[in-house]
Amino acid sequence: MATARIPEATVARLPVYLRSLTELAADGQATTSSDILAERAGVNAAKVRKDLSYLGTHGTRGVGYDVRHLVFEVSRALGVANTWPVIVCGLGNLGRALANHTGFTERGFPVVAAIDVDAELVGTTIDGVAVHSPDKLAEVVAAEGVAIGVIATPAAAAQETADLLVAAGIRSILDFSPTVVSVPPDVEVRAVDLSTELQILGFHLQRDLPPEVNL
Amino acid sequence: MATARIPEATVARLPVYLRSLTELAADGQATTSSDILAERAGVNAAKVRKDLSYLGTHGTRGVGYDVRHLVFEVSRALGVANTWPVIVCGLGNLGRALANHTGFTERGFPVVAAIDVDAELVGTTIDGVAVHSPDKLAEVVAAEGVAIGVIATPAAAAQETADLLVAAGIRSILDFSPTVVSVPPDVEVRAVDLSTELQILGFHLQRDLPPEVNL
DNA sequence: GTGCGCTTGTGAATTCGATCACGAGTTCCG
DNA sequence: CGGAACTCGTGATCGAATTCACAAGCGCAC
Ligand SMILES: NC(=O)c1ccc[n+]([C@@H]2O[C@H](COP(=O)([O-])OP(=O)(O)OC[C@H]3O[C@@H](n4cnc5c(N)ncnc54)[C@H](O)[C@@H]3O)[C@@H](O)[C@H]2O)c1
Ligand SMILES: NC(=O)c1ccc[n+]([C@@H]2O[C@H](COP(=O)([O-])OP(=O)(O)OC[C@H]3O[C@@H](n4cnc5c(N)ncnc54)[C@H](O)[C@@H]3O)[C@@H](O)[C@H]2O)c1
Repeated sequence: MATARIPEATVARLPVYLRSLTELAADGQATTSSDILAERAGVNAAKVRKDLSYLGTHGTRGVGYDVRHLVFEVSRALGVANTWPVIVCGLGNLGRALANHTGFTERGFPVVAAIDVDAELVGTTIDGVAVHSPDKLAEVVAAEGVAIGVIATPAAAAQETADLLVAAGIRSILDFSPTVVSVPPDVEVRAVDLSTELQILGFHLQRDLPPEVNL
Repeated sequence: MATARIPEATVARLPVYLRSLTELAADGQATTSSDILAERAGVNAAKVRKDLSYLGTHGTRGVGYDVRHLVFEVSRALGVANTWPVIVCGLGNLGRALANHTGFTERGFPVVAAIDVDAELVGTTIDGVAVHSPDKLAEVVAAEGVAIGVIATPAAAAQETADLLVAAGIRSILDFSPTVVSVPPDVEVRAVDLSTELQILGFHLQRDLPPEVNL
């Protein structure tokens, strides 16, 4: 019964498949094929089949996959039945956008609390999210059963915020600050670095149009 | 003089190295080592050396790298001397946060314009960014020399926005919507999908704590 | 100038992921 | 029932990225 190890690269694609499948189900499609899924997910069909094969999923040869069943399988693999409460750290421009976003709650990641150093904010409720002082973090995490911490503080405060989250028992962190935070090995950090993304795009732009002479 | 092809994985790390190097320079460090850079960038030292070797960079054996020189080399490889104007499409919660963010301009990615369908917004200026109607996109892109388009519209409008951007001549897109947009092969899309990031964290949380029995 | 400790640069080995290619199962039709 | 059309599952192959491991270069001390 033990699901074999699912490769990281596959895990990263499962949410995309799940979205496509949900859309197909909403469209009333009862079955689908690796070709159709590949098209929707922007990958190639062989990859879809291999990915799904890691789930121990069984499509039907000559027919395709049953959409409802596949939704179930992928959901189970991702554990989307679970709800993982989120705390947002730093309610600036970005933090507010995140706190306000309804899409996360729909997917099982409700923002249940926030922290900020700004004395004006502490004690208030923004978009339905109560703002606490950072020194209350551990308390809030325990009370709300927070599983994931989001860092949306300025870069200078990112490491200390990560330390607080770790101390509070959080083992999953989504970091938006343009820094590399260090945490114990049993804590997973995913960094979403928008400047880096832009710089990668910039690199390719420069590469594709190289008729300039450099200094 | 032709710089050899730099692997994608390396390109993605260069911005992180550049940040670390800039910090080191600010700290007054004249030289550094692959060990120190590795520590700061959160990777291992062999990877740092291999990455830098693709730049044709020459550190000094027994000594390390000259920080100023390395800043120069990495900057040149990334083309950070260039400025790539950005347009933000969709000025909702996320779009406003992006438009307001100063960090991008500092790194050579000024937000020079925005588009939105909301008639209330069109014609106004938000955080110094003029908001235009989507049908003015091509015009604005040409006038401002926009190089990169950011999609921060609702998912339902993402594809049509991408089409508009492509039609306007944009070849680099950063997409925040939870969708896969399709574009011609010569256009690069980088998707930043926050829900997917959370779902990946959720997957690992579930995997690390598996004492439950499933349906 | 000789030796020692330090650090780079890089071939080689390894791991991981993507892709290919095809055997096998399914449906349908005549 | 036979064959054609379709689609999955997967071993095999290919390629990219990571990691290893060490020779070679550098600087300092004596
Ligand atoms: N706004 C964007 O579009 C954007 C884009 C890319 C990256 N980022 C990064 O995201 C982070 C947040 O950006 P922002 O624009 O929201 O910044 P911001 O300055 O608007 O907000 C930062 C918030 O964090 C709070 N804060 C400061 N120190 C704190 C601490 N120790 N603990 C808790 N809260 C603290 C501040 O009071 C403020 O409310 C930054 O690291 C920024 O570089 C933002
Ligand atoms: N807010 C977040 O924290 C967050 C997090 C993750 C993902 N996202 C995604 O980012 C996107 C934007 O999120 P948001 O919270 O800012 O949404 P939002 O609803 O606040 O804003 C969307 C904006 O886009 C505009 N718009 C709609 N159709 C348009 C079109 N065709 N052309 C141009 N503009 C158009 C709307 O007028 C509105 O101003 C969504 O796809 C959302 O799923 C947002």
